[in-house]
Formats: sequence, C-alpha cells, structure tokens
Amino acid sequence: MIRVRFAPSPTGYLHLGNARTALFNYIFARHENGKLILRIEDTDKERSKKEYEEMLIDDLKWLGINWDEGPDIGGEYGPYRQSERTDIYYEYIEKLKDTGHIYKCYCTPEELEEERKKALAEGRPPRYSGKCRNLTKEEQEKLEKEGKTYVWRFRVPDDEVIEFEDLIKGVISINVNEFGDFVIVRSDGSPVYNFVVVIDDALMKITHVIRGEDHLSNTPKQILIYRALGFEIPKFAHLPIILGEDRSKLSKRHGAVSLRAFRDDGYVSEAMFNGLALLGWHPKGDSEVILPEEIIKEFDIKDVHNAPAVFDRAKLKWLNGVYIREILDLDDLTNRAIPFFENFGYKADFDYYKKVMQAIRDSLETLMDIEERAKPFFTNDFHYDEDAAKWLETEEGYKVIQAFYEKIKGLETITKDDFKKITKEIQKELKVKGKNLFMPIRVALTGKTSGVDIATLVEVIGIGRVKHRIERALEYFG
RNA sequence: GCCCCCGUCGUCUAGCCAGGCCUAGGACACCGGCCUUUCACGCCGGCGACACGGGUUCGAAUCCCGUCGGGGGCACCA
Repeated sequence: MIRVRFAPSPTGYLHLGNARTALFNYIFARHENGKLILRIEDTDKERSKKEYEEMLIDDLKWLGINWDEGPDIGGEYGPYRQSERTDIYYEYIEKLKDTGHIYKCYCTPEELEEERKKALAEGRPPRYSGKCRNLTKEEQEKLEKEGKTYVWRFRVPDDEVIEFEDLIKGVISINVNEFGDFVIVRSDGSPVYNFVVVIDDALMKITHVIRGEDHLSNTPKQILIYRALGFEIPKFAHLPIILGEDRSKLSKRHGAVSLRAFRDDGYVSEAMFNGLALLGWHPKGDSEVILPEEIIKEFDIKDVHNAPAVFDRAKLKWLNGVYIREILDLDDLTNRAIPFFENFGYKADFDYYKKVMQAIRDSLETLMDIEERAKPFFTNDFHYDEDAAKWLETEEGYKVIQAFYEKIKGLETITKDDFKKITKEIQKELKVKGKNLFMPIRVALTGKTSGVDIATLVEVIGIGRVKHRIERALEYFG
C-alpha cells in the first residue's frame, strides 16, 4: 500500500507552491490507489496558529483534495499534529542517546556565528567544527556546572557520500561533509524539523515523500536519521520549484500567490486544479484542458518535468475562462457565481441569476468579470459613456429610440423574437440598419457601446425595465 | 564562496532514457483575418526556441566533456 503525505506548517494562507505540492501528493495517491495523509507541522510555536490550520483545511477541500488520515478525521497512525507528538519524539531522542548517535554541544550561537563567518571568509563550507564531539563526562559536567546550556547534535560520519534515487531527478549524491554534525535537539529541549519529519514519516509508514525541491539538500540528513534508528527509507520525489516572473522562488513579493486570493478573485477550483497540475506535468495529448479525474487517471510521477517553472498567470486565467464558458454545468456555475453577484450588490433569485449567467458566461474569464458584464441586468441608473452618448446626440439616433419606444410602449412582455421583429420594422420604416440601428438602442439600454447581446438583454430584464430605460434616454437626450 | 538541481518559442511544455520519423509538435500571450448590431466567444493564419563551444557518430535537441546562465540549499525555521 502506497502512503504519501502533505505536511504543511500552519503559518498563513495556503501558498500556491504548497497547494501544488499537496495536489501532486493527492493525484499520486489516488492514481496508485494509495492513501493520502494530512499532517500539521505546527512545531514552530512562534508562527503557527490554530485558525491557519482551519483555513488550510478549507483551502485544500475547496481545491478538491481529500485525505484518508489527518487531524480532522483521525486515523490509526495519529496524532496528526506535531504539537501532539512530543512524547513520541522524546522516546526516539532517548534511543539516539543510547546508541551514541547524538552528543551534547555547548557552543553558543555567538561562537558558532563567529566560526561561520571565519569559514566563509576562508572559502570553506560553513559547517560545525565538531568541537564538542569528544568531550569527556567530566568536561561536560564542568561546563554544566558553569551554567552552560547545550543542544544535541547528530554525529555525522566523516566523508561519506549519501546516494539516493529521486523519482523525478534521478540519482542524487551528496557528501555529508557539506553539512557536518547538525542539531537534533534545541537548547530548550525541543526537537528540530529534520528529526521530527523522519520520525513522523517513518511511524506513519510513508512510502513516498513528495515535496518541493527546496527540501532536496535536507534529504541526506534525514537519511542518516532513518539509518540511525533502523527505519526503512522511503522513496523521494522532489518537485521543481515554482518561480515568479523574475525567476526567483514564487513568494508574496510576486503579488497574490495564496490559493485563497485566486478563489476570491473568481477562479473556479477545477481550473486551479488543472492549472496547478500543468506546472511541471503535461497530459499526453495536445489539449491542456483536462479534468481532475482524467489527470488522476493519466498521471505518472516519472513524467514530472524537472526544471523550475515560471508561474503563468495569463494561462491560468485563460484556463479558468474555459471552465466557466465551456465546462461547468450552468446550475453549478450559477451557484458558484451567486456570492459574487451578491457581493456586487446585484440582487435577484436563482432563476434570474441563471439567465444572466447563460447570457454572459461566454464573456467571462473569472467570476470577478461578472461585475462589469452583468451590470446591465441589474442597474437602471447608469451613466452614458462619452463615446456612447454620441449615438443618441444625433437626430438619426434619437429617432431610432423614439420609434422603438412607440413600438414597445403598449407591450406587456417582450421576447428575443419580439425584439428582432421590432428592429426589423424600424429598419424598414426609418431606413437605418446595422450599427446605426442597434447602437442607439444599446446605448439607451446600457449606456455603453459594448456588452451583451441586446436581444437577450431585453428578454431577460423584461419590458418594464426596457421602457424605463428608453424613457430615461428619451428625456436625457431630448 | 561551497554543494545540489536545472537549461527546447516571451511563458508552460512535447520530443531526450532506447540518436535518424524533428525543415522541432501543442498550449497561453502577441499580431493579422473571418464571423458579427457592439464587446467577448469561436474559427483560420502568422510570429517565435533546441544557451554556447568542443567531442562521439554516416547522422545529435537527444550521448559525453567544458563554458556560460538560472534556481535551490548551506540555521537551535519548517
């Protein structure tokens, strides 16, 4: 049974990069009929907040990701919050003490900083010197009597090359001399990330660790710990990093990069799912529009591209448009659009919203675009744009809406076909056609020279509002 | 600085592992046209890349080496 995990730290909104990592874990798990585990890495008390965890879960679910074990649903390998696993960590720290894999180090941060600087200046890799490595019991006791605090460091073998096969990048080999003895337990007694992640992954029986490439250089340290504890080493897959336009790691500096921001900006989850999957992975065929379930079917971790990818906002926007105008079911789309309508102050019932969506969906890229495109369906007291007003400031234009008003003023209802019939008649009677015929009506009805099909608009808003707007224009331009 | 990863159109990528099917395919963006009462949608077309230099080979985007370039990492953060 394949078991993978997504292990975010709840320090803010779910970032696009993390969302992509979560997504690939999910897709892989489902493709392989394995399990996805959600684990919350909340050991950084300074930055972790409970409400962030809830937001994280909410975002993940919105994206369409679900998991088989996690803090919200439990599971047989819990607890799934690192803050609730401290006893477990101490147990394994004891084991490492017993086997002599870790030792006490009394160096102060200041001393270490000093060494770092010196090493850097001399062009050596800045790693721990091993000063406290072979302290005797007596020396340790003496230092502790002086009130010195200590950390526990892992005893790294000398000059050994750690080699592992990455499912995406191939064989990776790193010499342990690059990092030297690293800290496992802080001076306050709390264990460090590289240690707890190994304990958790091992105990939770994780078979494949799929994570961002920024963890690549941590991997040998973790392998050392797996070995020291006699744990089976999982397979690793490091996803290429996502870059901003300036080719540096995507971050807040690059604008809105949280999943939540896209959701608020009117992106639909399937498009995000599709778009995020496209960052580093590509379907076999020519079409890049591919539904979540198809992605899961087609996905193979070996096909993931291994070069970092610049996040393509324009393409994601286009994709979102495709989902809005071609893929989503109209009722479903309408339901998702309702919060946006309401937010713009456009009030109506479901059936009306649905008609509006049917009329405008082809012109939307995001649900935010509803504000502009749906306006004529809700607002009677709009401004006439300067270039639009010109169509009614001419005698010909004014006559058109006069004629139009004559024909509709006695009506109780109006349909698309009625509208077409009426405009045909005006065309014959006044001998105006094309823009000269339709623009004056459009401007009288919307105040703009562009927008939805007017026949559709007329049918949806109904005769009352049509009359009202024509009367208003007649008066305004009369 | 050191280590690791990477390098195909502006961007995302297919092709690379098993060299010829590649005058390098697709998608977004951009430009032009068509459709049309407008905008948009849609359709058609165009622009546009194997980072560079050496090898290996009858033949290299594909294999090897080097250079250059980009990214990530070098914490008592995760």
